[in-house]
Amino acid sequence: MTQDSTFGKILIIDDEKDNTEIIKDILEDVSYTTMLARSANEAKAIVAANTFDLILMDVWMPGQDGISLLSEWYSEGLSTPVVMMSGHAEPSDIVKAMKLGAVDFLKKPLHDFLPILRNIMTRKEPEKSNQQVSGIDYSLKLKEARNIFESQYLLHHLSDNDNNIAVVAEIAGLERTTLYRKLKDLGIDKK
Amino acid sequence: MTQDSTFGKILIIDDEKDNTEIIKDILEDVSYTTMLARSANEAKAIVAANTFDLILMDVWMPGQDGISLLSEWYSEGLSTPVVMMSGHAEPSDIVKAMKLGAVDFLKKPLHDFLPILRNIMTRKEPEKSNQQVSGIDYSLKLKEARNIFESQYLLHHLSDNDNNIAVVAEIAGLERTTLYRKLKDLGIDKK
DNA sequence: ATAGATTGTTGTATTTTATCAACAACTCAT
DNA sequence: ATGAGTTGTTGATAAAATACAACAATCTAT
Repeated sequence: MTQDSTFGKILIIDDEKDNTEIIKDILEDVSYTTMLARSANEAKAIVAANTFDLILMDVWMPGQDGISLLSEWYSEGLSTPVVMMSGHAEPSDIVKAMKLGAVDFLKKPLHDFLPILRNIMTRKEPEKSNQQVSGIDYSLKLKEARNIFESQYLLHHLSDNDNNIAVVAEIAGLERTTLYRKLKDLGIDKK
Repeated sequence: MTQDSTFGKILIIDDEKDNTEIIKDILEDVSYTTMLARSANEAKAIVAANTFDLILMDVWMPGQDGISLLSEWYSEGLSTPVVMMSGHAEPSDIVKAMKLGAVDFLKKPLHDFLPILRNIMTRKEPEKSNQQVSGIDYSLKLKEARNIFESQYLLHHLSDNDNNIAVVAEIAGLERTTLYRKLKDLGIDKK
């Protein structure tokens, strides 16, 4: 984003050649650097070796689908904004993608997507730094307040994931069995 | 939710009579209490005079649309979960609704919506009663989110106590020198 | 200037948290 | 019924956090 004359580096993930070529051309015409991936596996390898300012990803692809990859990336702590796209998305897919952390969802074929992407990449920075935790009980000692915080963090993820310990442990970045102990220590009855 | 034999009170906001009657019948068959509103204005009046466990609202209505009302309600601090519905929603509408705080988005005509609503109303409760901390960035791993939490906790006490380490350590229940290390680890420059 | 108090850094011991590993108990598909 | 997979518990060990202790550096009142 700071090099020569490009405004950002974008990864386009989609198996439809026509669609990706059009998007690629449009973006490169206005000086964005783009890379293409045709599958989730290809995308993973590229993201492991590169840093992008934005990822534009199709929902339906051969092999692993986009929503699943989105979940995987964000649970691994990926910070790159991801925009999902699809030609025939059900509301439930869109809701799911948004809940998983997608920053937007575009309908294919894409129209007027440039300002949207530009806006995301422009504001990406301030939005992140505004994240504030509120409602902290400052009358408590750090450890007590921290326990409340952790309880809520974990309860949130439990309720979002059908109380699935293995999944929540993955999301939280904890070893599975640690989560069992933690829930017990925090007095959280998984049910 | 605590009266006679109903499981919850639901407000249905939609101008399509057929649609609302069907939903109403289904919900009441399983002992939910429902009320209907045909417009945003009617809904506002009803919500001002009643408490609901869930609001089911159409996007397109005569007068003010559902998304706009959603925005208005949540910016006013409404805590009732709102589920949006629409027969012809664009992804952009769904994204907008989710970003404004809708808890889900259903496609009309509604199919199998009962478990979805039930799930929302079921998990709403534990979350509500524990609500003390908010604004947690759930996309982060526990450790990262915790660091943000602790930073805020400590910064708050530092600014309330003239950056006095000894005092803040006492308040936080930490050993004084531990606080020096912690501030350094959290990247907090005492000044 | 000086003594005493406070602030800040660091080594080490202790405690707490988390991982790794193993296995029992349970669930589910066949 | 059975095997595979998942869930839940627990011991041992590693890693991280915190307390205890010491001392240098700085500040403040006299």
